[in-house]
Amino acid sequence: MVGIKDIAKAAGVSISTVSNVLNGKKNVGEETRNRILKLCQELEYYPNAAGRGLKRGNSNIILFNFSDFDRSFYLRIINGISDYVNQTDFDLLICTIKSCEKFMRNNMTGGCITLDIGMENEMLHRTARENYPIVVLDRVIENPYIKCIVVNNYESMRELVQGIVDRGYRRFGFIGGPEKTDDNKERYQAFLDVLNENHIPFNSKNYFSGDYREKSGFTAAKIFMLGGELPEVLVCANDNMAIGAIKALSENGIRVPEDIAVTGFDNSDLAEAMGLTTVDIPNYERGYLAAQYLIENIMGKRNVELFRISARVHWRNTVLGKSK
Amino acid sequence: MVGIKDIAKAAGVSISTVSNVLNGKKNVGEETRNRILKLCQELEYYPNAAGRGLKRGNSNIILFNFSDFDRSFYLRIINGISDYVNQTDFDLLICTIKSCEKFMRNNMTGGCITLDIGMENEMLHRTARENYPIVVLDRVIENPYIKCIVVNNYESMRELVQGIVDRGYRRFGFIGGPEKTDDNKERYQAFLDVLNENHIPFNSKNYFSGDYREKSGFTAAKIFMLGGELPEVLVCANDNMAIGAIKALSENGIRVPEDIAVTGFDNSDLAEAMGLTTVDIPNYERGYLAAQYLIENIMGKRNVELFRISARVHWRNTVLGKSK
DNA sequence: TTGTAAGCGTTATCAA
DNA sequence: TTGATAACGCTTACAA
Repeated sequence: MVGIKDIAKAAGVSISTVSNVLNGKKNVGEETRNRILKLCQELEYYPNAAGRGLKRGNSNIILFNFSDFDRSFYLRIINGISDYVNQTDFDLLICTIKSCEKFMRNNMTGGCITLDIGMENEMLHRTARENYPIVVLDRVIENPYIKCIVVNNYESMRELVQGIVDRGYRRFGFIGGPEKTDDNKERYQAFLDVLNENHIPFNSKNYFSGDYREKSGFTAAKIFMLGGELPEVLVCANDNMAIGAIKALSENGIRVPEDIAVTGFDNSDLAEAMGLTTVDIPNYERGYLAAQYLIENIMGKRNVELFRISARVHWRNTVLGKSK
Repeated sequence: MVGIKDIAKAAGVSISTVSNVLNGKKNVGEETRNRILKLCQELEYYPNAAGRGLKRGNSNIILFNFSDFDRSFYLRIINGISDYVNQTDFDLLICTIKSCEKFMRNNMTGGCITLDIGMENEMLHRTARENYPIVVLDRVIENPYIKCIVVNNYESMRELVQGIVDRGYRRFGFIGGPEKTDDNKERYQAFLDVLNENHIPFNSKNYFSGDYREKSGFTAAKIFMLGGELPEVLVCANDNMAIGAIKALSENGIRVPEDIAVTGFDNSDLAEAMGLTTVDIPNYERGYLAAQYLIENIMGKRNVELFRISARVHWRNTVLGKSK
């Protein structure tokens, strides 16, 4: 491996001169600078991250953490993060929950964006600090170094459910996500509130608790089918579960939307392809925003005000129209 | 930030003793070891990666590089990689092409898996070295430190095209991927060879060169439609383009498969949902394998033999059956 | 404009 | 069983 020493030797200067060139200091002669730069290219010199990081004590790498490989919207979020990062001189690194704490604490990165059910609030509180800001998606957490970006789950689920009510549906089933997550809580609460306001009864036996994976939606639908009378509509806390439910229903000859309506949440690629009525979360945009806020906070701006992103209902054909 | 010094001070020992404990050396008294370990927990000590990396000169982090956020199969590959890595004491870090070379060269990682069109062969040759093995997916490249894992594109595309011929189709169109990629070359060559063996003429005006994105399949189909007589079947070098093509066709009232058949390659989530005939690439498995080979090579095994993974055709309903 | 030298947090060698 | 110390590659005062 070629190091700063090799460059210095080849250029016939001291290592500090090389270092000054590499760090854009202006106290180096024009000719010397060019000679050194050229040598770095030729010898393929890349500064050792450890040496540099050790000395500088900071890093311009940001971390994105996620661990759910079932949901394609993570790619869109990464796309947004990546596009923003590429406009700056920061680098992006992505990790899973297994190593996230290590990478947050060992000074390799300067801040983190996280969207991971496995990430404990307590760990975030422990880790966020003056020079390690964090951006959290889909969760609200009070901390002077943590910026939260959430989707207006409540409002958009209200809009969806009210729309379903307006279309004449009365007997509802709900397939929820992991109960501890804020987004699931908000979606479910909105669902309950709208039914309540419309004086539509909801029997909690029509609530099924899933885990946002397709399989749990599949199971939920199976169970609903065992339970005798099916609801008229299955409101699902995300698209994956809605798709699982549709598969289970169609395996049993139950047609969507003729026999039962189904809705999702996310607007995944699959939802679009299948014509699922759902709520569109602007994933690219929130990735982009998250990266922007994180980097600004790393640079010293201290902005941790809660940010709410609007999602919008997409009516497609898994719910019958007003004509019902 | 709490460092080894703080632990040493708190425990009333020297930093070398703490270091010995952290590195599992057995030359430390039982009582001292426990006391130190307990303190590390209590004080939330995490070894500084820079200091450690600087001294050790190696790393047990592996890197995965990709930059295409349009294709969900990357998540499955990551899933496979992650699952293997989690069984070891290595960590996984993911980066895009922008920073990949930096992370490969600055000693932060111990090896890399890459699946990125933007990654130049020349860069791989420059970077792979004795203590920096690389695993490359979807590309064959001769280098003593690079292991290649490829899909049997040629054989599986042959099987697909022969099957289409057997079903009675004669007038073919082909929507290709980026021309410089090996996988696209192989898929196209298989296509040509099978037609040739069956004495079926192929006019190169029925070849369209895309970029593996949905939009280019969409454009391709539009162009085919402008060209007057449509082929009987559109063989696409991947699913995304096939789906784009289907969208363009159906926008123009052309039905699949009644008016034209379409096939893809990848077996993406969408392909499954839409019933697209395609070739299933075992993505999870090749991610898992890639991680395994990489880590073995980092540990000193020098295995760079070309590995071919079998893909299988999934006949679904975008091609008419034998009855045609 | 350039060079010398201290120090970042850790590990490894050697002495106690 | 433990501790002092050099070294890893780099940046940054400060000296020349």
